[in-house]
Amino acid sequence: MTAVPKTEPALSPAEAKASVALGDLERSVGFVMRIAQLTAFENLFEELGPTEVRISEFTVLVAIAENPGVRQGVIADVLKIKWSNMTKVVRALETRGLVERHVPPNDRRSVMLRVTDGGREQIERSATKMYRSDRQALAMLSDEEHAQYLALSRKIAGWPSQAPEDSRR
Amino acid sequence: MTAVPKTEPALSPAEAKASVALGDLERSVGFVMRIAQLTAFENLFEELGPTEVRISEFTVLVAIAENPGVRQGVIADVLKIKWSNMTKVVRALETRGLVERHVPPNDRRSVMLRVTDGGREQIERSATKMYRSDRQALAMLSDEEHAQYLALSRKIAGWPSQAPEDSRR
DNA sequence: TATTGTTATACTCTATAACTATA
DNA sequence: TATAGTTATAGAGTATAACAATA
Repeated sequence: MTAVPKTEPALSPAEAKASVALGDLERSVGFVMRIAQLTAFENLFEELGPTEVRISEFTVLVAIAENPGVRQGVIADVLKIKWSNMTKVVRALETRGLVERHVPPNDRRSVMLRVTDGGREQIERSATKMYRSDRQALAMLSDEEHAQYLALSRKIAGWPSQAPEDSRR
Repeated sequence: MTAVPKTEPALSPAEAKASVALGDLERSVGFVMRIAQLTAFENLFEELGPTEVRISEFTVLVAIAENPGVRQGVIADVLKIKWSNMTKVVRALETRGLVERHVPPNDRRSVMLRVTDGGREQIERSATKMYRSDRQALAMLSDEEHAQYLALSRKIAGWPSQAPEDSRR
């Protein structure tokens, strides 16, 4: 740890913050969602050090691992990443030896993806932190509320109401 | 257009997307939240044209309007915006004549903010689109689910469980 | 002609550190 | 010394268009 330069006060007076009204914004789901996200996951970024994969890279890695040989564009669509940006993410993962690209002979436009053994190991290393952070972020919710929130989020995302079986043990 | 028969009945794009499994990611609230947000509000950005204020600017504008004379740093903290970035947002709003900055004589380090008449008019113009988008984005939820989702999001954000009274009479 | 992916580029958002001036 | 705000800068993330290769 190095010395931490001071740019902001540790805590501004709680009373000042609490007395701030936000009017109709407080009933805007879009806005409250954003604040909830920032509040819940503001620690995750720094928790996974510079050696780890980034959150966006982790999701791509898991998606490939769960669908060996999947086309690059399909993963991009599911994760709502533009193809032009997906190229860079995949190349970054390939450079680090975490995924392999393969052009199938029957459609040589496309790129099929697989995770390497190193990629699988990286998923193992990161998954613990990722999902622990997820649980911590929602510690203020009961198990029922947690499940409710997940179900409603899935509904908004346009996904089937029921998530697949839990593989974590 | 008439449908052109495919020579190779591979997976249709929709089928390909639906068949993609995401494993433990599907139960990660952090991840599902993100997809939900992208799905629900992907149209909002383009819906408010280039002439309007951006979403981030709108929230700052409303927060100032609801708390006339509030210090700049307090607004930044509540909205989870870094002070260094808040400076730019406020200056952009000031340049367009939407807010006024005032340095109080009793503490000449600080900056007090107020919205101008033009700022209030801008809020009126944007609010309709903002909140309509909010309702449309959650059209797949019942009123009860909507309220539930808002309440749970507030809880995660660390806000009082009950939103203040509606200011519109 | 349509699809798949790449390149180049620009712009927003965010994060960090050093700085001024006031208290 | 601490607080309020500013400046400068770098990075991630995202958006668009033009492009090549293949179907």
